[in-house]
Amino acid sequence: MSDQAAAALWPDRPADAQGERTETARRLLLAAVDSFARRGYHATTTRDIATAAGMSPAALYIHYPSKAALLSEISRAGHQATLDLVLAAAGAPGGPVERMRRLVEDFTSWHARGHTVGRIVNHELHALPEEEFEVVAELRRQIEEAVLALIRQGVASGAFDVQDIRTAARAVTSLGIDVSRWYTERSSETPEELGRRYGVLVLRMLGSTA
Amino acid sequence: MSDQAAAALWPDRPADAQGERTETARRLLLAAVDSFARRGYHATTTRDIATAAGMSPAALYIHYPSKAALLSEISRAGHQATLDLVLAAAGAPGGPVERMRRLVEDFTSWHARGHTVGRIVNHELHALPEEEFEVVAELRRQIEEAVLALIRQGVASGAFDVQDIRTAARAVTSLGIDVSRWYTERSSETPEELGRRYGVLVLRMLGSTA
DNA sequence: GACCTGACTAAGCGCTTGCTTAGCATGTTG
DNA sequence: CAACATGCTAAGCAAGCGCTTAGTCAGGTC
Repeated sequence: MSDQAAAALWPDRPADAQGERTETARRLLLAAVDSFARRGYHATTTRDIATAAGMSPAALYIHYPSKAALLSEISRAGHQATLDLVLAAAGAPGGPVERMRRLVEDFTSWHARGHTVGRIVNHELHALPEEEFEVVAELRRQIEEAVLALIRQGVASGAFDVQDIRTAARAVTSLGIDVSRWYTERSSETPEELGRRYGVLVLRMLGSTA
Repeated sequence: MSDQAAAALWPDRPADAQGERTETARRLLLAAVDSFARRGYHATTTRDIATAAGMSPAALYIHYPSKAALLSEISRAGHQATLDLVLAAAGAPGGPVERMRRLVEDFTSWHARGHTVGRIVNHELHALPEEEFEVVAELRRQIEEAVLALIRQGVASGAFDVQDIRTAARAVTSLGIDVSRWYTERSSETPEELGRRYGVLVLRMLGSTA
């Protein structure tokens, strides 16, 4: 379960360099992910997190300056991983249709596999300290802009046919984001299978002629 | 602002019979909607709610037995209003295409106009007392089932063309629900206009030939 | 006038919260 | 060996929490 959270936060980093932190700090962070996702940030106590990581409450403060710092680190890494994935798909070789298909597949399966991190990333924004919120808001703007640009390219090349690009982009990201709200490990579809199906639906929605 | 919340909770009830409560109780409930939506249930204090309603903290307990009772009432009324709207659209006269278009338009515009109530309904489920959660979960099942049945009808009649009905239904409800996460009064589109655009996108997604 | 009722407030109780302090082992360095 | 750094715990502090208590006051009833 925390393996999935770790994969969502540090997609291609080896286990011994994740977030450049010690093993204990990582355990605390993954315990925080679990509890923030299950109960919400405000309903989670520092005692919950420390206990889940097998330590006393005070140990948390050796590795992180505050409860909010844990949220910030999760939110920042989660958003960065999402942006990386979006930029990789949008900038891949090939036409707009293939790139959009990959974008939706990767975006959706990321939100399914890492639904715990995804819930925090998308539903606990309001709990972030304002300074951190601004950083994260900028990452979100870049994600939206990448999707917008890809749709615009597709429309220009005749591959897509939509009347309102902005609404279409909203719908595409919205579909993927909301997966983190309802997906559970008990869902019948694998993240990859869900990604493929959503890819088909989105291409149709965009009026893809392919 | 609370007008919108009131409309989302008691869609066609006259102002003097909303929830069959006194004016003061209604003011407290709408203050709770505002704060729960803005800060989240756990971050909201009973003092916040009472102060926003222009009263002392103790006054809340004359009208409601607990903070959780406020959440329960909001969640229950919000889910019931959504189910009513879905059933009305799905059971209207006409073919599957027209009914689905109306369902998406109404479902989407409800989540836009009443995005405060919508946020609570969809993102504070975990804070509900277990007994109340079960009631609400049943309402959610009925909403999902109505959408599922309508898509099934459309596929049977040849109006729709989807490979996986369950995933399609998920996508339809998911698109509408997520509107409550990102929509604000400052959005450029009116709830109705957004509903119309989402209606077009969804019909395409379902492979509608009309 | 005496009494009751219903909506409200001032004050505060018991508890939990995020976080701090003081101290204790262990391993490393001179 | 002494001296120190590191990673942890036991205990607890100030603040804030949901909720209760005791009492005020206006309006109605006899």
